[in-house]
Amino acid sequence: MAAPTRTPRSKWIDEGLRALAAGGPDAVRIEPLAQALGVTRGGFYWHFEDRQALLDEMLDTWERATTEEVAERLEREGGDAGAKLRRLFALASSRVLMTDLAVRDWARRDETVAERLRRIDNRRMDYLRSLFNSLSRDPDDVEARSMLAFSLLIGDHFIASDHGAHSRADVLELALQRLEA
Amino acid sequence: MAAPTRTPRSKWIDEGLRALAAGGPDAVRIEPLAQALGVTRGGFYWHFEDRQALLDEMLDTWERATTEEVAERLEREGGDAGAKLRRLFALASSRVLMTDLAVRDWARRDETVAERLRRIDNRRMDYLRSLFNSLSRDPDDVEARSMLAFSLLIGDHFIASDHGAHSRADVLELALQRLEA
DNA sequence: CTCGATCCATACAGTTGTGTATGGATGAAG
DNA sequence: CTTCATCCATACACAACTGTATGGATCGAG
Repeated sequence: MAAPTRTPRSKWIDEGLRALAAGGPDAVRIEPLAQALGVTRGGFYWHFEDRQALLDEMLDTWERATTEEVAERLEREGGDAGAKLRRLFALASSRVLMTDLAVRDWARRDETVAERLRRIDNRRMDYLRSLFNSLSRDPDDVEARSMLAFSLLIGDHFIASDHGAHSRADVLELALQRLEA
Repeated sequence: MAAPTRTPRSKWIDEGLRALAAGGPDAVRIEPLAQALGVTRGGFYWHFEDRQALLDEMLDTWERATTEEVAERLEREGGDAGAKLRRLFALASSRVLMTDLAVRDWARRDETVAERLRRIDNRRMDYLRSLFNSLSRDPDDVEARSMLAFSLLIGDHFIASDHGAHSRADVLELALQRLEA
């Protein structure tokens, strides 16, 4: 049919997500993206209607990646609830999470983003509830522990404090032990 | 000496903090700020060297407000650790916290902001440790509870999930009870 | 080899912001 | 009433980005 796709949609989306993770939604600009990809904006407007269209597709892509990938990766290796919980925290330094934090802040000022995030966070909480259900039979307790665990995951990356003699990893482990008990 | 100050530094800083809370650091632009204050940028560059100078002074102001004001307000009314903890969460809808969240995201991509936040978060954690010290004598346990409580405060505003039969306030109360036990 | 789909470069118009320079306007102090 | 510090408006130069229009370039299919 035609020439091979040198810079397909996926590349723009990928680079967009990288920019989002690094500098927030305002850092997703077409011109710098094109420069990073070694092209001009010429091709961008062939793929996308405008900047907003890219942002939308970025969120679509991220939504799929963050729900399917993560949940699968946690379940595949098995283990008990505690093992899975710790694996969840170990995944936390990947770019997926950096994007996650950026989207989380973005959602505070964009209602359509907030709605996406609500969908995803509900799935995440469901997963956490399923883990804590194996540790407790009191639904109130399960809800409290799930919220605390999720908060800890977020707090780990938004809280900048030191912990004296402890390392951050120590504190996380202590907190997790407290949530399992 | 001179004419009365119609738009003093403090007004620019105030409006800047409002913009920061609403749209992040990239939303702090001189031109819209001037428009919001009903003037042109003429006066701005009399008060400030440039945009960065405003951002710096905004952070100075916020740093003073968020440490002195909050801690004072929590201690003034007395009560036990649980009461103070709950008062801390009740304060959470104010603009001080909205600014706090914006700065928290900002710190992820600006090292000088990150350093400021570290100073402040250390004072916050110290305060939380002092509260939990009245509930537990194990330093590890105090550290874990403090981190969990701080995370919960952040998570409350960054997590978008629903909670079925429970309201968010319910879940927070359940979680707090779990941290006190 | 031709054709057509796919992708890119370039030029242009328009918007929004920064920072500088300069000339007032205003009102309290003297 | 003059003076002077304070504050603001305006104009300018410049930069970065968006979106549109248009003319290729490239390569597989036929």
